[in-house]
Amino acid sequence: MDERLARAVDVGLSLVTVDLAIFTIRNGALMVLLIERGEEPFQGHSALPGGRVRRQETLDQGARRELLEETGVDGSRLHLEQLGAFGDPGRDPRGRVVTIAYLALGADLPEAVGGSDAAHARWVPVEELVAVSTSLAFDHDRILGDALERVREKLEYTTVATVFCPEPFTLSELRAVYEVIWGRELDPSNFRRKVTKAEGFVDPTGEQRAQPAGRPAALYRKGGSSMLTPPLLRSVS
Amino acid sequence: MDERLARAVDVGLSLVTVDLAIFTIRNGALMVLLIERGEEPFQGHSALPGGRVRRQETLDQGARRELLEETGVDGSRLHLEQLGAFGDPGRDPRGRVVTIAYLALGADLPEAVGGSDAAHARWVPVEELVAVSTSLAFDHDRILGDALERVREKLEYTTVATVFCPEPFTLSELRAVYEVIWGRELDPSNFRRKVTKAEGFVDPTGEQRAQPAGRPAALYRKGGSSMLTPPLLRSVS
DNA sequence: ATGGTTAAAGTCAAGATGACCTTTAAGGGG
DNA sequence: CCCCTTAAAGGTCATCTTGACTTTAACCAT
Repeated sequence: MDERLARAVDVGLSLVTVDLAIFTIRNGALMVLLIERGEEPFQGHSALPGGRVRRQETLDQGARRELLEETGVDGSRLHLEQLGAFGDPGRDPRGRVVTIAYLALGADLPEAVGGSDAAHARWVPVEELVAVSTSLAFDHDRILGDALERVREKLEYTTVATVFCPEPFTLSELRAVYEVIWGRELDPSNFRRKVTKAEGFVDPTGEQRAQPAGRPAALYRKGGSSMLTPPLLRSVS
Repeated sequence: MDERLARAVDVGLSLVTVDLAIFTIRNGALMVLLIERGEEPFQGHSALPGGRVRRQETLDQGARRELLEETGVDGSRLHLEQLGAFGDPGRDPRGRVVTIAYLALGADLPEAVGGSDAAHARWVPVEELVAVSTSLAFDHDRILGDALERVREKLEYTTVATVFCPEPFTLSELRAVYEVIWGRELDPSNFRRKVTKAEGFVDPTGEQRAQPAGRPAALYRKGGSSMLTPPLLRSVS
């Protein structure tokens, strides 16, 4: 394979892959799905899941297929978007490999990730990775960093936070999504005002849910809008 | 070449190119650089400039090289960012070609675009293209549409509008950038207040410039910040 | 000087935001 | 049963931002 790849590269061809930064929230922490590589290069290192793009599938389809293979999630109740292309010549020691990175966000993604490649897949707290300035395989540190920044800013301008919450959800649960991903606390009262007044962010179900302690919380579902105007900025104070 | 490409695709390889949506403002209109294709496929059609990524260059370097070849601009005083990857299987009739689209923004880009491939390059008003729901080669309509939307939203959250203005510039010139790209008029007074109060958007030079008519305008340069907080939203009213 | 033109600065009401407080509705312990 | 704790839900208020609009400033041509 390496030889064929090398020959192909001479005429300007590249291997094209997709890699996925799949985020979910478990146990109050932002988790990313990592696999352990079973073969060279970077054998034994952690990496983002991914694989080759097949001949007659779109890049998005390739990403969805890999997502299904790695997590068993069909991707209907899940946000998937392209993050960007990464193709530095040295990023893969085997030769020229350009990867299209995707960002996937979902609620309650399964723990036991089956599938062939994913035998050693596991959820890892993102905080744990950035703390040790981790070294994932290839340039996956950089992809993960870009993905994290993308998620953080998407919470500002879009209503995508709702995909992290299994429906129906309470406003406290939604607020916890922001707090975990931004790493700072938000004022519960102001958050409620902002979310309920923003057109199409959440729809009330009319139901309530008893809490472990305190007043029962009203339940909501994801609303119809994807954009959040005006935005909910993390910058201040 | 087609035969070799077809064989390569069988083993999962693709041709990787970069395509550029290069915008500038000329004569009060937003212009994009298009070339006329000299060979099949899509011979005679207009297309975004671009070309193959070379063996040992990064994607960004490839984009900068193509930019230089097509426009003669060295890219120092110019904004360049990746837009995304486009790789639908049918997008190029020759076979699997994945392109990494880039967005380039600059002031005063030259009219006479020299270079080999660019013999038939020309600036085309974007308005003219969207009016006729243009048909560019490949999927370049979609790339151009995505690029245009990206520029419009970048004006909201970043200070990138300044790259369209040759320095030093007046606030009216900067406002004209917003007005041309968003296709709506802005209140001059409110725009001034917003821009001058935003930290690091523009730096006053202390100089003035006489106008064709009316009071002389103060001159500014691009400031140190790239982000604009709070944003300048186009949505309202 | 006078009026036209554009830049620059000011006014004001409406809306959004951050900080903080009060009320409501549950469960649990005495 | 009453009171305490807890968290949701709702309210207050000063500050900031925004949009619409008005006023003043500086230059030119006549």
